[in-house]
Amino acid sequence: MAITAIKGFNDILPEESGRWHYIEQAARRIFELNGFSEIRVPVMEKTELFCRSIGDATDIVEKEMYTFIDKGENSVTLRPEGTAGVMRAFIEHKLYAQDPVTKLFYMGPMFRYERPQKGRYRQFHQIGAEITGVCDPLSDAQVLNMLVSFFHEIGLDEPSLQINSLGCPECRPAYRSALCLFLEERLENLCEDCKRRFGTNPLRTLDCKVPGCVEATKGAPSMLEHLCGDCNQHFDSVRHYLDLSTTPYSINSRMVRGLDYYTRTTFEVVTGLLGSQSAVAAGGRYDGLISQLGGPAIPGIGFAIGLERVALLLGQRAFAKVPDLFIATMGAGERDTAFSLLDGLLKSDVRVELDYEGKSLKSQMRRADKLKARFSVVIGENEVKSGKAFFKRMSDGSVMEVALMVDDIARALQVQ
RNA sequence: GUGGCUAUGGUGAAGCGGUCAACACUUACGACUGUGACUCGUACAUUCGAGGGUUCAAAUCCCUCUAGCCACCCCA
Repeated sequence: MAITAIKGFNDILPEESGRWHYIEQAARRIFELNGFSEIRVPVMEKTELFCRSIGDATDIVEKEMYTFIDKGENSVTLRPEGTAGVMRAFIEHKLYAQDPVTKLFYMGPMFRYERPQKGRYRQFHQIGAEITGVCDPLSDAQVLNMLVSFFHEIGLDEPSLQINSLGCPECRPAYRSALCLFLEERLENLCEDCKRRFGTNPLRTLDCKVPGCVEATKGAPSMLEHLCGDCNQHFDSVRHYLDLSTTPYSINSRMVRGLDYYTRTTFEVVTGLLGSQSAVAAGGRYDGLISQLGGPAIPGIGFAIGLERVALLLGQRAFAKVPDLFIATMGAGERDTAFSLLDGLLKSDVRVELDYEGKSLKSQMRRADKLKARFSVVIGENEVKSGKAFFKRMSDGSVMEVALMVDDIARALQVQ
């Protein structure tokens, strides 16, 4: 039996990679426009980093991490998300000392041991962005606008933005007890999962899809009504700025996040087109994270985009690059000329293809067609002798005579 | 971790106990001796996810395993 890839680890084949480049380039363009710089951090970190940031009791840390002991007896973990590593680097290199505001983005593979399904894999890719050093709601709004711009840039209008506020360590505990009080009275009406959630993560009962639970939690207290003065003002202000920039959004007071470090503003970009994987991007504010990791008390906000899910939404659009010119040769005698042209044209940024195996002219022309070359040219004894050749535009079959000189050819192809 | 479904060539698929395992696309070569697309011809699975079993006979029936997909949980 041939060796296959690990479950949930996928190959991105040449036919798909064009779509990935398209997404990545759009993100780079939009993020750099907003003043973000790329940071590249390792795919593996000390296990403790994730326990302390994401939270020991979360599902991610409890059962989804690729954790193992390396040969030096250290517990290491393949990163399940990007923010923790970026903040570790931020603290370790004291980036906050160079500039009070830091805007970073990253892209790369993340790893979570889950059962694969549509839009969910064990190795998956995220593009994320983080602003640290600002707690002004204006930065929340800029981050949200940037995220929406990204989706606009790649031509996706369907996914929509939902926002919420999770409050802060001041007001969340009070809300949590209020919610628990409410749920306790209706515990009998909740599904088995929600009864369990009541003990582990009561907020989760709010986005349960079981009809009985939806019914039972109607009228449950909302976090938004329990925000403290500062949090309330912050959230109002975020909405104010979003309204100013006419970014469409809706408020989802039942939205819950799976990572412990989130505070105040949280958000998701959701789609109805990916089955149960509705979130294509998500994030939030994490004002306590940096100090929790041993850094100074600096606030932050960021998001991550799920690349596989975005790629799925983009569908089968063709992103492949096509050759400008296909050079066909009559026989071995012309291969020197063809190769020199290939070499010269490539150095002039013209995308050229030629036949490598001395096949029949018929085969070569078929290949030119299949590769969707814009132009083709046949080089035989006559052309080598005269120094001129007929260049054929493949779309309509029209031909033009051009000297077999790199500059002349490059110019002729550009004019079209 | 739990459930459901599916496994036939590079791809999409017919076949439902008995001749060389349809067909379409792809690929290769040719009809057309210096020009693609359309057309036509030829070739391409000793083999039906793997391993056992039933039978004179298995891709077709039974068992085990493995993989994939989808859903739950959770998440990007």
